[in-house]
Amino acid sequence: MSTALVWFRRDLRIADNPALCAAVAAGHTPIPVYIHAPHEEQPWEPGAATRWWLHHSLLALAADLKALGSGLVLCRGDTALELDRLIEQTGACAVYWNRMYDPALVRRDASIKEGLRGRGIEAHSHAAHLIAEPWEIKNGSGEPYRVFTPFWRKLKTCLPLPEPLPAPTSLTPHEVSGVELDSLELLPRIDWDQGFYGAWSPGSEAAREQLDEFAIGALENYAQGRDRPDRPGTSRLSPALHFGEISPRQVADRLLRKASLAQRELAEPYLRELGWRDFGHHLLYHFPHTTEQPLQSSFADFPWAEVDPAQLSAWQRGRTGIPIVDAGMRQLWATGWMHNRVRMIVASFLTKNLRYHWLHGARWFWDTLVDADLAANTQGWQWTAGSGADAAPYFRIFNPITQGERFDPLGSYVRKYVPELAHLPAEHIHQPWSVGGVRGYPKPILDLKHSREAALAAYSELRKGI
DNA sequence: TGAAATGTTGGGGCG
DNA sequence: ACGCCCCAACATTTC
Repeated sequence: MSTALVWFRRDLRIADNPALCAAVAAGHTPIPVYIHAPHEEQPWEPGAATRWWLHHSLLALAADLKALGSGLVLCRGDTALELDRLIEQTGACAVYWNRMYDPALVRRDASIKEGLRGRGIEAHSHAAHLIAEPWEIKNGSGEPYRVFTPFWRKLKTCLPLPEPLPAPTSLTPHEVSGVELDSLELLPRIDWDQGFYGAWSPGSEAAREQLDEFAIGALENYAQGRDRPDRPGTSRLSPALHFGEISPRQVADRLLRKASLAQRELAEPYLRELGWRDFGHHLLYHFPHTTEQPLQSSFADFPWAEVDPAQLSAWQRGRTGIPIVDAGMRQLWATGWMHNRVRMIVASFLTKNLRYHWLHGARWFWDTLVDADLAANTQGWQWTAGSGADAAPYFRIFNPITQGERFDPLGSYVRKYVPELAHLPAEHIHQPWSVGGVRGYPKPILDLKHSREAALAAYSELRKGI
């Protein structure tokens, strides 16, 4: 019987895994492999929070594979060298994997594919991560989209997707061994991750349970509920989707199969968010320079403010003196995740009120989010800064007080993450200075009205230059 | 997937 | 009963 490597990357699941299924269907003995090679993702090497997630996700995948009779082989080093070593060791005649779209990985994978085929090894890459491959969606003139709404209209024509592939019922055992998970050094050396264990359960099984819970509970009121950080109104599936513990196809299938027309309509706002996820990948694939450079070249000379390390640190650690901003940044620090509405608020604060380059925010999120994803992070920050696709216009500057009062009206989100303010009543909690301030909680690090006006002035200068 | 400034309207208090 | 003013509530415009 022939042997094939199934190279796991960001598809850490056994159900609906096209590469795994294809290897099995071709009659190979599949050898599941994960190769840790963070240096190949430079300059966006996985951050500390995603490494934490990855550790636990690999643990879960290894257990799932074990239950099917096979073991996950862990390696570290140069991917191409490790694959070659494994091919020699096992006599594998083929390598199967599911695609990724980060610019550095697209280049690496293309080179690996070429190398394998050059030596007579079959190399099969599969679509598994998105609703549609980035190159499949084109506008009328054959160009990639830069505006979400028409992109989404086009993407929706792919729905409903084909049924997800079932997990193999069993796998042929193999004798290959790899390194220990601990030797990948994914977990932090100092234990800042205590808050993560209560907040998350990495792995496919937990992701499916979470999807179920979301579909039964919050989905119905998602259109409004998703904007409320004080309530469990979102799916919280972003890290599982990032690592492919669950696929968009499995999500869409759960929400749409056997759904009535009314249920389909309720699912639409959530599927639209999956559409934004695809849109981010579409942009990243077609405009790979946007990980550092603005998509809109008019932003090349934008007068970002010089960074004051104390101010940046106040933002990072949730000590800006603006309650909703601090609550969000502390939620991020404590749990590796932040509610999407609050991400927009803190990002607007950094790029517009502080007028810092969006990359300062992108890098912080990159290191602290368990769902840090190059496509989504790049797209999200450029959108906020105004330099991205379909971006927030330069004059759209969030007022964090108004946003706090509107979306955390009782103040319970702020109370949870900013305990210094917990005693304040709802009518004052978003403006603690209105009751003379609170001991131990900072005064606002900037004047919202004045910084807003300064941002408007800077952005309107840019507009003149266009 | 804004906020603030400005404009308009209509109910009610009051002389 | 009437006109005047105030101002909340809503709509429109501007950044």
